[in-house]
Amino acid sequence: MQGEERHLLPGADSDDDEDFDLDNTDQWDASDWQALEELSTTDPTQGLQCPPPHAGPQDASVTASDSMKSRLLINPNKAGTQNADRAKIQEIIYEASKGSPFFLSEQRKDAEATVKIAKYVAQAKEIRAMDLRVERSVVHQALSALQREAEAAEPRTIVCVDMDAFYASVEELDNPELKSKPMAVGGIGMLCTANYEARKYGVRSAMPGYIARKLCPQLLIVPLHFDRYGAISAVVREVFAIYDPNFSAFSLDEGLLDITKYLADHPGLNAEEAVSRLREEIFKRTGLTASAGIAGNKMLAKVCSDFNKPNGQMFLPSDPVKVRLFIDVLPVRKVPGVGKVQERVFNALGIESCRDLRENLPLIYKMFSKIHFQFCLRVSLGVGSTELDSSHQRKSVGCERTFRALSASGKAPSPMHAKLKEISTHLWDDIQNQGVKGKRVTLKLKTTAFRLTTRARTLESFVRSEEELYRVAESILDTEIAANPSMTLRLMGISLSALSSLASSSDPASPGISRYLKRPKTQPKDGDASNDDENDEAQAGVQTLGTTSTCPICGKILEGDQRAMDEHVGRCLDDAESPSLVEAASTGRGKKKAELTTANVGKKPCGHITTEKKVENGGGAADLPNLRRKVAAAS
Amino acid sequence: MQGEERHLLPGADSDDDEDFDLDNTDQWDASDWQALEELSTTDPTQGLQCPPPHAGPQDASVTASDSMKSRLLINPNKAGTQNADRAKIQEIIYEASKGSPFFLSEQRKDAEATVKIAKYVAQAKEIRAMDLRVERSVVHQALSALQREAEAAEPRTIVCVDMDAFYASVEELDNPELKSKPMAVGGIGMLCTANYEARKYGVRSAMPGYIARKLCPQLLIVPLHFDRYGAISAVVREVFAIYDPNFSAFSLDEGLLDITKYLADHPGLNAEEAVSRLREEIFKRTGLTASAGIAGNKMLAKVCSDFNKPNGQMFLPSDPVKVRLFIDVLPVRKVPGVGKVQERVFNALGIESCRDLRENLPLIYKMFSKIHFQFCLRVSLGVGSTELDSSHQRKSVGCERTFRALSASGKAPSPMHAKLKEISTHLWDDIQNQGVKGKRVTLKLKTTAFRLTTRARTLESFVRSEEELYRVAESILDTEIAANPSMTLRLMGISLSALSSLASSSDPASPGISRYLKRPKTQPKDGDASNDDENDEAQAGVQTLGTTSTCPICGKILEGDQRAMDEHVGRCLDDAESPSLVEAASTGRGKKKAELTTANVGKKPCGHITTEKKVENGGGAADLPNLRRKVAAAS
DNA sequence: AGTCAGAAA
DNA sequence: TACTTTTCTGACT
DNA sequence: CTACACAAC
DNA sequence: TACTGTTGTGTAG
Ligand SMILES: Nc1ncnc2c1ncn2[C@H]1C[C@H](O)[C@@H](COP(=O)(O)OP(=O)(O)OP(=O)(O)O)O1
Ligand SMILES: Nc1ncnc2c1ncn2[C@H]1C[C@H](O)[C@@H](COP(=O)(O)OP(=O)(O)OP(=O)(O)O)O1
Ligand SMILES: [Mg+2]
Ligand SMILES: [Mg+2]
Ligand SMILES: [Mg+2]
Ligand SMILES: [Mg+2]
Repeated sequence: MQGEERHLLPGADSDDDEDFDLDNTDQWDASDWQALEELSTTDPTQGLQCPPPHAGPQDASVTASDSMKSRLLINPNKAGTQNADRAKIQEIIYEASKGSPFFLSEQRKDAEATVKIAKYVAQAKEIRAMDLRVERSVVHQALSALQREAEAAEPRTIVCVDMDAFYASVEELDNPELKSKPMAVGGIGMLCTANYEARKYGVRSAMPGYIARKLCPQLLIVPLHFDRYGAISAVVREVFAIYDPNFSAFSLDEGLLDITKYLADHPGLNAEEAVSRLREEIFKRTGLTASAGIAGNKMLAKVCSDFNKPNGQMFLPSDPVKVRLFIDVLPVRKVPGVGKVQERVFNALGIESCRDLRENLPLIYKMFSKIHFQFCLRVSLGVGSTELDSSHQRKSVGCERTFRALSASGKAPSPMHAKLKEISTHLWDDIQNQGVKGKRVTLKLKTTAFRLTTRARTLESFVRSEEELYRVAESILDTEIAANPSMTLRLMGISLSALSSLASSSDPASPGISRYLKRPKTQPKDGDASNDDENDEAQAGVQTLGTTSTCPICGKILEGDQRAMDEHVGRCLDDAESPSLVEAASTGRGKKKAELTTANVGKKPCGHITTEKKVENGGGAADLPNLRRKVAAAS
Repeated sequence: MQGEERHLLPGADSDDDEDFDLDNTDQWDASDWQALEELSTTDPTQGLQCPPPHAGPQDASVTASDSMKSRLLINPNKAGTQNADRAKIQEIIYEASKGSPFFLSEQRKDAEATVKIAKYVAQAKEIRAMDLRVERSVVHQALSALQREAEAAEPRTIVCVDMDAFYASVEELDNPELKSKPMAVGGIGMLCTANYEARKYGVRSAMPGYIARKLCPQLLIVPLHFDRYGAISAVVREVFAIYDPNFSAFSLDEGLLDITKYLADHPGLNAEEAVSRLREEIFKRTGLTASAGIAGNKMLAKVCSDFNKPNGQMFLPSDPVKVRLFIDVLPVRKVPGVGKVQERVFNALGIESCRDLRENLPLIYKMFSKIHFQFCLRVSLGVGSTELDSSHQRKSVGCERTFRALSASGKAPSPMHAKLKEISTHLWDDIQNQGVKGKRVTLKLKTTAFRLTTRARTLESFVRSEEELYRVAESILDTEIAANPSMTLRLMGISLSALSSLASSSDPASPGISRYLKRPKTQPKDGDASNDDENDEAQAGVQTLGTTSTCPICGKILEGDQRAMDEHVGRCLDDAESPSLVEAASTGRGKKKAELTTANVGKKPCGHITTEKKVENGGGAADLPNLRRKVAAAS
């Protein structure tokens, strides 16, 4: 078995220059994505690519094992390998995984997705056969309105800076011998990232170390050093702050900056030069390289930051024509928020590029949710938010651990309970350090078959102690054990949410009849509209918009009687916007469910887009386990 | 105390003719609602009225005791008394109720409503100060589209027939001595209805008997005889079936018929004559009088059926002008679905009539939910559904009992548990008779302070036995007792839902991790799109609409390229409809919450409209306790 | 899904 | 002595 | 609210 | 031997 392992040789032995050099700088100019990425590649160690564009709708012709292979190759849009190698890599991973509980679990998910996607396809076929002129018209108007809106907004220069192979580069810094060798950071069970040398072999983030070793037997696996990453990240952020004191830290190795003001303050400097210097400054201070994307909004900047990785940057001017050319050939999977599942759904519908997206907007309008449609609308025009909100409230703190299979033996003093207690203790530590309070305790379980469950309990008051935290979690666990005594687990996790700042004004509901019996509040009070208790938000509910006398659509000043105004606004409305879709006007309270669910593939949908996550500017980041504990990947 | 009771004398001793006579027949023709109802009254025993139209927004000037009085007068839109008497009646009721736990409870609700309504008013003020031209335009277009749609639909003649003082009339039938005396049906604790003689004194449905006696000391209170009402209802329905074999039974004493076909089949007959004969036939067969409304849709027919009650009928021709005149002066409270709370909300917003409703549609659009807006849209145009679906699936079966205060004493063998067991036994009987199966058990509790709670538990399988039913209910009860040991109850109820026919194809979710571990289904299956399991509904999700080549808005036949069509449809769209509001196009999956909740008066809204309830055609009805048990009102 | 208010006969 | 019973919808969480 | 799938680093 | 940990969003019940 082991002796038979095939592994890939890197295509060419390229030299890694240790010195910082402003290579890989590019500006957008041309036609096809694939071709473009290859063109813009000036360093042979690179080779960004994406799945080859297909001719038409996929997934009908995709076999089960095909989709499994691409499912197992978790990060298909990441950098590192030539297309020719992909098949070989996939094959190796597939063979190495085949038969494992993980594989079986993936296979099951895949099968479910396949069924649901088939339904989507069938429904899309029917919808496409329908008369979609109304939908096309609505879409047309929504597009115009959005475009107008986007053009009206003052242009900003947004930069996304992302460190190259961050953890790996930090490890190389601390142990330069690693530099020239294929190396990954993490454990034999799971890698967090790999240096570019290793990526040539197909080694990727979120790949188990032992699989990576099949692809690259020489691979060095270095354990994690969170404190180092945090320390270096802090240095990098100092540099960010020079260019935009209000920058938004997206993760330890990534920042979003609005350098509009910086550029205005430094007249002789253009965006590309500024960002080059920024990256150079990072290199000077840390010895690490970063890549960057420069564009008119966050989404485009983010996509661009990947374009000339590593140690490169890309500038996409805000010129609508260039944006359009860029977006048109951009594979949907590159768009942040479109993951592997949603990519499959889109592909099955014949949607590969963002142009396809735009051309299929009427279909999307009918098949998916409003939010989904609006997402696609914006993406297909290359429109995105430029807001970098520094403030952000954390919504949850959690801790979870994977361990060797445990079954529910006996009652309280079992290994499982001991493990839960460990987790609880650790989490409580984090809670203390974060200084948060929360009312909802969620227990997460993963069976040895990789089935995930969560069970939550919302308390009437904030969790006060580690003991209470554990007691609640244990109680939930015991309930689950009672419901399934034969259950064997590979992971448990506890998370605390309904946090103080969020749950403060209006308490999260808690069960029990008691609260209905003893109600201190609400004595007669007559017609007094004073906001005595709770819900200050209600006050802010009505935005006191300035009562302008201009048409809210075309901006012209309006005069005359209502009749005339109605005429004008109506006409404007026609070619400007479909109000409920572009949110000019808005419904009051929420609508529960669509009355006519056109697309329905079962109780749960298959795939959806995920809009931008609000991120914390300061403290903890997604990729930094709380308290920098040596949690390490499963070793 | 008792000696001091004031009571009202009837305004005039009118003769109740025992013979059937087609008096009280009227056709709509004129201006103001109040005036009209008085005009159309030909029988002195009548006096339908509604609250006098106010000049402007109410509720700001309404005192707490004012709103309490009207709250206590539960059925203010029902027939029986002159306006002059109202104040006296209210006063008596108020005095009789004052200080009771019930009164206190109503007072609390009233206070809460007052606060919330004040917020609505404040928000309405802000919204009205805003620039609403866009909203007005949207509303305008929605109105046109709806009107067009309504005019395009083939006209139908819908009749609503409702028996006069039904239970009371049946009792009079069985005991003619009662006829000339003020009499009510029910118990001293609660009356179900009263004859018209009693109504002169202010006695109403849903009024406690002992309060009714304060209004009318001579009042005779007759116990309920459900089997009689059911038997007579069956006879009445036979008559309905003659005129429309597909009629929809709304309750024991009420039916909705579509006599379009009947009229076509009987050329010499007009609608009014036909309905007269129908009512005469009912009288011949039962000896009871009925009233009827004839109009172009269910909503209007229902309103009309009340217009010339008792023993009268009213015809509202489908002529849009006449409909408009009728609707314009119709108080919103008359509209089925607008209850006393929503009336208060509307009134506070300055909305009294349906015309006010129409004129405030932009406000309603911004303040309330989409469904609420659409409801108002339709009502304000007098548009309504004409569908009489014979089929209907029951969604729940329940049983509840009020009793003398019980507190949670000790454990299992307590009086409370005994009472619950009784209820469970009774309910199980009903379940058996109805032949239904259900998975969700809901326990309902009412404290002696009239606070309502429900606690539900959804099981993994259908409830199999009375024992199981009780076990579940008891378990829920015990949980609640544990949470509040000092709780004292005045009512308990059990209800079973998630019924077989509804829950069959896709099982209601049930807790426990077990079901995630053992999943028999979903083996690979490759790309096979066959609908092996569940969700046949998904198949029906896409309606295969005929691919017509006509403009879906103006109906014109469209030719030429997409460009031209887009132009045309866009223009049509402008003055035809706001698509997402009139549902021409529709979003796929539901939208969770409005992104901008303009109107928000707290966690819970205050009041909302309630759209037409789907009713059962055959078996049990809302006003007939299951199995015709002598449940009787609290005696 | 569960809870509560509102609605109707 | 002392304010129902049954069913269903809408909105929130 | 609860549960789960999806997404990102 | 044997596929992570943390956070947040979208959808449905
Ligand atoms: N799936 C994951 N699980 C845990 N940690 C991760 C995961 N993916 C990434 N990380 C950590 C390690 C990475 O070095 C760091 C930054 O991620 P990311 O920027 O996406 O990749 P990278 O910096 O390693 O390579 P590059 O940016 O050059 O593609 O976050
Ligand atoms: N609140 C109630 N609780 C219990 N039963 C009721 C209630 N209201 C009405 N019923 C029963 C008794 C009624 O006779 C029967 C039909 O109701 P409904 O048609 O509204 O009134 P009614 O037939 O008694 O008088 P009328 O129709 O002449 O106004 O339903
Ligand atoms: Mg990076
Ligand atoms: Mg990153
Ligand atoms: Mg009646
Ligand atoms: Mg009735």
